[in-house]
This record gives sequence, C-alpha cells and structure tokens, in this order.
Amino acid sequence: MNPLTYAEENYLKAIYHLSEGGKKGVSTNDISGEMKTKPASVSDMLRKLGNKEVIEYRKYYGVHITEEGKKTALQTIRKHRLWEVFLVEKLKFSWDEIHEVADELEHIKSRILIQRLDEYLGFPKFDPHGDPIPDEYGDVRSRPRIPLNQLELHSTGQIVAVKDSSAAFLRYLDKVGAYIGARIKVTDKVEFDGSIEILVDNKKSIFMSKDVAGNILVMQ
Amino acid sequence: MNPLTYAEENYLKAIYHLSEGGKKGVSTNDISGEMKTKPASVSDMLRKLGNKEVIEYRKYYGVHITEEGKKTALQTIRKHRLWEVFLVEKLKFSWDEIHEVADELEHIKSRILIQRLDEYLGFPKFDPHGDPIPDEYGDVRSRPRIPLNQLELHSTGQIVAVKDSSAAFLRYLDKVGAYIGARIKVTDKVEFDGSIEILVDNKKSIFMSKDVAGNILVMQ
DNA sequence: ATTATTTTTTAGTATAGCCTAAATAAATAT
DNA sequence: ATATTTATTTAGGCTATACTAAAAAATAAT
Repeated sequence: MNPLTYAEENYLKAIYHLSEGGKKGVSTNDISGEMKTKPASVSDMLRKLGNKEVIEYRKYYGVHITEEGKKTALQTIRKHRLWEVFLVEKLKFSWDEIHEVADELEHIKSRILIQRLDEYLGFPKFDPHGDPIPDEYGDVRSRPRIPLNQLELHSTGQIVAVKDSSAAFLRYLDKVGAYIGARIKVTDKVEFDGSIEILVDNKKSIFMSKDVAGNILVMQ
Repeated sequence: MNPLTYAEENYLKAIYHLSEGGKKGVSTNDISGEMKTKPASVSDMLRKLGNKEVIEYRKYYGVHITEEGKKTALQTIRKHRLWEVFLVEKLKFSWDEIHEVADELEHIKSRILIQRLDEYLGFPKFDPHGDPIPDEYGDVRSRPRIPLNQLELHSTGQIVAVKDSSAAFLRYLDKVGAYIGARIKVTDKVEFDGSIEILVDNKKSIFMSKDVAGNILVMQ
C-alpha cells in the first residue's frame, strides 16, 4: 500500500523491537512508553498501521507485526545501522553520539542512496554496537554467540542469552545488574581461577566466577 | 526564536534564492511557483515566517528576507551543497541524480554532523554544480564573475548579475527568457560582430548582441 | 462473582501544512 | 477615471499527529 510516513515508520520500528524475543502481542502501553507519546495517540496510530497492513490489530488485544511490516521495519533498521557505520567509521563519531542523528538519517527515502552507501562502506554486516545489519531483502546474518568466559580481555560484547535459564540464575544476574541486551566489556581476567570482571553499559563493574561467566552468552 | 520546521526551511530557502540579485520584494506568486504550492498556502506560510522574524512581510507588498533569515537560509544551503559534494565525490552519483536526495538530507539537524562532514570532504568551497558553499557563519566565497561575451564557445556558466540594471534592460532579458540564476551554455559566437547564441537551462536558445552579452555577468 | 483497578479506546481539541472558493486589493487597460 | 484583469488574502475544509478527558473493556482483588 502507500508508503509509510515518518511517524508511522518510527512506530513500526518500535513495535518490531518490542516484538523481538516474545511471540505474544505488544501492548499499547509498551508502545507509548517506547515512543514517549500518550496511549491515546498510540491507539490512533495502530488503526492506521493496521489499515496499511503492516500490523494485525485487534482492539484491546495488542498488536502483531505482519510479514510485510517486518520487512518494512527491517529496511528502516538497515538504513539506521548503515548510517551509524558511516558516522563512526567515516566521520569519527563516538558510538554514544550517533543515535539521534541516525534516527533522522534513517528516513531518507532514496533506495539507490542506501545501495551506494552500503557499497561505499564495504557491505558491513554489523553496526558499531555489534547489531547485525539486515540486507536488502531483510535477511539478518546473526553473529555467533560465545560464552562470556571465552571473551578476550578488553573485548566488548552484548549479552544475548543464558545457557542456564533457571530462575535462581536469572535472579542472581538481575541482582548484580546484568541483563539480556547489556553492553559489556571485559576489564579483568584472573588467570588463577578464571573469574572475570566486566563493565556493564560503561557504568557498572561486576565481578563474577568462571562458572557464572560460562553460562552467559555474548555476541561481539 | 523557535527552530524552523522542514516546510518553513524550504520556503525560506526558496525566498532566499528568489531574492538573489533583485533587491525588490519577492511576490507570493513567485514563491508559489517555486514551491509548487498554491498562492493561498504561501500567504499562510508568510505569516508564520514573519512571526518567526526570518522575513519582513507586509500584506500585498511582497517579502523581504531579514538578516536572521538570510543566515538561516545560508545554513540550509550549506548543508544541501555539502551533501551534494558527498553524493558525487564519495557515493559516485551523477550530478543530475543528487538534487532530490540532497533536498532531504539538508534538513538533518545536527550541527556537529555538518562540521564533521565538511572536514571529511576537505572543506570544499563549491558544490558539483559550481555553486559556492557558505561557511559556518554564512559567508560565501563567490566565484569570479565575468561578462557573458568573454565566455568561451561551449563553456557553461550561470547568470549571476547584470551590469546595466535599468528597467528596460531587465524587461528585455525577461522577454527573451534570460534571468538571474539561469544556467547557460555558449553554443555559437559570431566573429564578425561579437554576437553570441546561448542555450538557457538546456532548453531555450537565445541570440544576443555583443552589447547585451557584455552587460550580463556569469560565473563559471 | 462482584467490585476495584488498570488498560485501552473514543470523543473532542489543537497545530502544521495543504487545498478550493470567495473576497479584496493592486495593477492595467480603456 | 472607471472598468477589467491579475495578484493576494481570507474563510472554511481536510489529513496527519499529538493532546486531555471521559467511556468502555479487560484484569485483579476481595
């Protein structure tokens, strides 16, 4: 159908991100939180996105993104991440300065622009945060995951999963401030017993045993 | 005052371009022609731009851009032209493909982005069309102007001013289809009397005497 | 299983930017 | 100088996006 507006693209992207992982619908409140708009505005928008068939929308029952919608969202994400690579690699931005700018750049419409940019950047597969860049067809080559204890000293990564997903272990992670999605950096490795120290989100230092680290999967 | 919206920036840029050369006000109809909107929409917008003090607006008497407005317009033009250089030099666009894309890119707001882009491109002074790129403070290093009759056969240029700005001469130029800003190419030079033939905007052929050509300033 | 609370939707309002049709001012022609 | 034509503005409408306040549905609590 019609191309999406700037605002519609942003909502769809938010819905896509909120959908990741869980297969249940996304709630109006979740979206309103993500978009920093009021729930009433979200309801309005959901009706529109439903009409454009990028989401399935049943009143009071949350939202599912359609295949069409997923493809569209991935195109926006592709553009966002390619521009992030450009900003960091070519214009020497640091990775904490790029988000807002990329949020604007991602809406530039020209298809040929993105193809040329991709080529110019050497067809990168991951953005500066380590997130994968979807290809022109929306396919994502996800990065191999390795246990945290195998990460080199000073390497960075992102926590993407846990091997041991027992409630006890998750509770422990929560308590020390680690979580799925956290950006981490290995700041110390103790040879003697294999325990390590990591920095979470550039803020919080956590010390953990080799056993614990072995149960956390990261991607670089 | 408040930052300008996307649409306001576009109108202001159009007004700036229409103001160049002539010191009289720009008419509503001129703007509507340039922006491909209806005169009624232009009236609306002029009131807004007047409130934001980037133009001086007196009903029925056309528009003058203020110093503040000129500075703002030049920033937009600077961004537009820097992006054009990027598209041509780095992404290998041909110069007839870049306009629409640059029209979108010019509205990206980050100041630091433009500084870095400028640096990355090696602080270019002219865009791919030969138009000068204003600096951060809106200063334009204008390219030397020469009388049209001194232009070589087959050279191209742009009409930027007239020496004789009498009403009669301007009316004549108007009648034959020449105007400030026109892109021209010298297609013939008659040795005998110094008269020349030029092609305006790749469309219209004009034949003119040496005297007339000598009163038209072009930049290459 | 009612009641209370939370979530979501509807109703009505506002602003930006565009439109058409009608009214008014300015410019031109007789 | 008046009439006609042209340019411009006003009035009123439409769509997109957001808002607040009120209504309705779903969920949780007793």
